[in-house]
Amino acid sequence: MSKQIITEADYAKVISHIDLDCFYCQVEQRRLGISDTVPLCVAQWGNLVAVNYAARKYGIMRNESVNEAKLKCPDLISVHVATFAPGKKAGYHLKPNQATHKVCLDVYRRASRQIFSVIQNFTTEYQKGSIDEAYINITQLVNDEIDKQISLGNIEFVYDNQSNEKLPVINWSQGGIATKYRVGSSSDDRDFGWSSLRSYYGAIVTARIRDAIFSQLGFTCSAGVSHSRILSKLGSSLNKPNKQAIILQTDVPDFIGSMKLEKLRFLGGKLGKNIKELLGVETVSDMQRHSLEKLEGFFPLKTARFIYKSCRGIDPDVVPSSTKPKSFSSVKSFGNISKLTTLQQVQDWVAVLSTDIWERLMEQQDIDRYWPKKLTLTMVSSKINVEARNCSKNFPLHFCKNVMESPELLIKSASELVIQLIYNTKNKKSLPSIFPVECLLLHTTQFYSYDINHKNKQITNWVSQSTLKINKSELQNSELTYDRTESAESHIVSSFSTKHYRDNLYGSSKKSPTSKKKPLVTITTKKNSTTLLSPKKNLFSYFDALKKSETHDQAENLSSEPFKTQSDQGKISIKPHTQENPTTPNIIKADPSIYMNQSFADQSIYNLSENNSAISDSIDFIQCTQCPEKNSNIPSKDWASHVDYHLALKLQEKEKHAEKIVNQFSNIFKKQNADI
DNA sequence: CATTATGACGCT
DNA sequence: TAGCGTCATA
Repeated sequence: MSKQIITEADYAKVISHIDLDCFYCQVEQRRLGISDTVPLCVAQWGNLVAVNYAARKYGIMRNESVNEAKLKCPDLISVHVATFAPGKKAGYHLKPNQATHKVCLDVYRRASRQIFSVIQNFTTEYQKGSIDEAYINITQLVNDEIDKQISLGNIEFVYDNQSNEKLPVINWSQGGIATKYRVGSSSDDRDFGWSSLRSYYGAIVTARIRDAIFSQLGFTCSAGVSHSRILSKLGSSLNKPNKQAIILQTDVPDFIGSMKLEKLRFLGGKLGKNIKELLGVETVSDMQRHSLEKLEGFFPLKTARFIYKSCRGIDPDVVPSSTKPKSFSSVKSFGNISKLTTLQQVQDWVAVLSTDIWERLMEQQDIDRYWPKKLTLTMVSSKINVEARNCSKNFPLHFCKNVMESPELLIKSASELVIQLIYNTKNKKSLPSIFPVECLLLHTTQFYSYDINHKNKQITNWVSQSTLKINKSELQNSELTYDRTESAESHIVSSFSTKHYRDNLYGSSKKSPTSKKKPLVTITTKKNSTTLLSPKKNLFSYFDALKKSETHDQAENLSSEPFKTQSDQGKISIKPHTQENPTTPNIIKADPSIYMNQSFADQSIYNLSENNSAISDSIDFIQCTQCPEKNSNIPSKDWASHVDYHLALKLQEKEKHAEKIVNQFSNIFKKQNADI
């Protein structure tokens, strides 16, 4: 049993784990032109989310508060992440206020894309570990390299009496810095065997990839090379920053044996804790003493195998190669000071989140044409209030012309979701108050491709005939424009200084796409020339509009603002640029309220009445004035300020009706339970 | 250990 | 499938 679960093939792979060094910091350093040697950190509200290595020397760590950090190092440069601000362009604002601003991580996402794009030039077999991490299956690259070196006669062989085979000889010192860091002291400089040879060239290939990332984008990273994701991941953190590590098959037992169990990937959480408690183990080698059969007595089969293999440094699965994001989400949590107390505030913020996601979705269309089918809203509400309430609702997000034209439809969908969440709770007969709202999360998932060349009724309805006739190669070229057209150097520059179209997210996103009335007819092709297409609206027009407008519009914003941020931190004194009054905590002066007041709320986007009566009912609730909950702490004047009383009365009736139904259901449930 | 903003995936 | 939970990283 135990023998067949692990095979030679498990060791035949070569996997790199590449991890950027304090990623957010690096991005900010490059953006601001600050040297790596200057202590710098990236802050989000009061806390540090990234600390560079110069700052770590002062003992500054992630999660520390900015103030604490500055005590340790007065010269520390603290950069706050970019934010969306009411009525302003998204960017590096002076004094971002958690009550009114929203974090914007675009800059890092774009840098991340560039990094993955560099990796993709080596192989498509990589997996995104996170925004700054990649698992790369370099087996093929390594084998190719080995073949090449053999054919060049660069690899020496010796005859091994034990196995009756010719084995390759590895001279580790010949590989230079790339092959320098091996874990374990046992390894000699002279080594034999295919597994070691693969590791050797694995290290060389990995170093090439890292070099490419650095030379093309200026980012340093660390890496681990081994035959599994588990081991490579462990290796990449061994020699940070800007170095790599090799874990040879022969060194694996020693290497992970002494490790605490929770160091292993996926065992750092509850599972790891459970294992430790159930089996009374601490280290990985403790775990290795337990047979698979024993583990299966404690855990589900799959989990048991997973644990068994993990403790031996083996991946249960192959590295999937997927590059496209599978979901987009936008979150806003309101800390302790700015929890939301009115429906209007919730709707305003939901509009912000929607617009954020919409913009990112649109940006993504430039790279991959795919669109989510589902929109999920999650509200987190106070724990002191009734039972902790974290509930979510889904919504079908139809791909259609309108939803691409402006964020309005998305906003509207999301705001309907708010209403559903608040009023259509299914399993509670009396509706607990959702207020105050601590956190809002909007999530899009279930992407499907809408490749123009593929038949899809909705798409073909929308895209004009002439657009459909675009020749295929042109389309494919245009797909690549985002990451491939420009030389790497100009690329990073454009990314940081000009690619910033998300102006006035709060204020004018509504007009930016639609008010540009002139029909845009160009798509950018690979060679940076433009090709004329049908004058009708097509998929790409929107982006061309953006690309054109951003160049002169944005340059001043992203390139100059950051330095103000810097000065804000007390480094250089520059006059405090006229700041929007940090708006009062609870009132969002955000313009998305435009959306809310436009009363597009009373039109139904989708024809839902046929197949989803619950939703269509809820649409009526949108302008509800009165919170039906008894324990609601919503000031009634807040409600009264923007409601229609007539509708409210009607809605109250519906509310009661709905409650009845819920009660009926719960009675049925009770009966059923009684029967059982 | 926390916080906040993300993302992937698994279970039922 | 909807909805929730787990694990991860900056």
